[in-house]
Amino acid sequence: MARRSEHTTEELKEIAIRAGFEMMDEKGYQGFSARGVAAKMGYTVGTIYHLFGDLDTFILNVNARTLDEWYEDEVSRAPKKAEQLVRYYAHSYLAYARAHYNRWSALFEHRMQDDAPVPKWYAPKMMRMFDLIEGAVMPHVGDDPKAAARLAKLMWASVHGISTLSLQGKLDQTGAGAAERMIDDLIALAVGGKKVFVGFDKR
Amino acid sequence: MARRSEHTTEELKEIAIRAGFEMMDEKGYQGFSARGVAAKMGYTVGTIYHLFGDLDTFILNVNARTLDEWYEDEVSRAPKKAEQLVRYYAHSYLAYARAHYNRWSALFEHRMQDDAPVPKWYAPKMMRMFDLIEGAVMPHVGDDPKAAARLAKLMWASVHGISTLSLQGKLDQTGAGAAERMIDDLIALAVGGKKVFVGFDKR
DNA sequence: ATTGTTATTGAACACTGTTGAATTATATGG
DNA sequence: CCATATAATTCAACAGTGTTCAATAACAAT
Repeated sequence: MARRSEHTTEELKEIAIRAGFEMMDEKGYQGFSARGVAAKMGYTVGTIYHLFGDLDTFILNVNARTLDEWYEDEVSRAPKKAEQLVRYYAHSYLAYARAHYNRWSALFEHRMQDDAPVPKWYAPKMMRMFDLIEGAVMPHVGDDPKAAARLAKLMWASVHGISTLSLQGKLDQTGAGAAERMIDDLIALAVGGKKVFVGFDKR
Repeated sequence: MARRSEHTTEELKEIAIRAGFEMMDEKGYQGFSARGVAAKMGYTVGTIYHLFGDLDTFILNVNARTLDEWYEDEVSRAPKKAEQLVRYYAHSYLAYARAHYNRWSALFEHRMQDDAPVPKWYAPKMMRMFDLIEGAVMPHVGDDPKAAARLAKLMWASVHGISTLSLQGKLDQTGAGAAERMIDDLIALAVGGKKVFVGFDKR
């Protein structure tokens, strides 16, 4: 068969990404397959390859959708008060990872085949998250931009590690809210300004 | 064909794990396959299923080998001086991940199918790493065991996050040693006892 | 020797990703 | 208005994957 011309190429890409996004949400990265997505949108595998060239590119587009949705979420719900921003972003990261585990973890489970480099349009979608945290951290480092960039990445990476290991059950933590408490500890250390763990209070 | 009886079952398991370990090192988690390992050891796929029941169990055994090797490595090379222990373990984590990226990342890329729980013999091999750090951290928290456990996990998770994102190139960091500097910053915050990022020195 | 046990294989099944040739609907040009 | 070119879509095929299981053959026990 051939051209249905029910949709333009751009519309089809959108449909494919949408279907892929939903499938990622439902089945997770492991259950994600080109044939599955194609079936979901009422087409065949070949169409996806025709639209995106290769599977890596398609998955990157699906993950980019997640990053866009996530970024939008962070920005729109950020509080106005500057003092609470750091705490908000840190906990918001964990909250999003928890609430949308499948599509969040897909961001980090995906690997380019043959260790091919990530295309240039994708990387910024990950990196711009730093800008948010940089801004939030700024008042805590005496408005030093270099210090802010450095601390922002440190906090981002640390929160990421806490979230990853915690949600994978690799932290041997008991009770709900353990990961949240770890993040609070981190914030206290990085930005709290007082010694937290020497003679610390048993909360 | 049938029983060659060149090796006992235990010997065969050892051979399989060894072959799997090497294959993981060479090809990475993505390039790891049951047939590949079987071929490498001069047998067929069925033998691996006969030995381990299912592929998850086999991979866990291979990863357990990594954890054993890693743990041994950490313990044997740890310095005597207590003051340097925290710094040693933190940097040692990153160093191992860098030097043996394939088998290290396999520890975290592997997911149980159907989200089946990890068998009870496996989890401790991951958890005992905490004990090392707990001990190293202890003098820094006034010998409070609860505080030590809490800080140890925080540092472990944070260093894990730094290593993961850094080695995956998701941190937008320029220049060699950037990840190492992040770890130094973390140590300074957690255990250094002074404010690091307010008026911090541009090293 | 005969029987039983079990290690090992091989073939089959249902899936992957990936490629390319065959179709056919539409756009273009005469 | 018909002929031709373009390109969207499908289908079939290939080489892999994990997984299961009957058939085989080597050994142990009686």
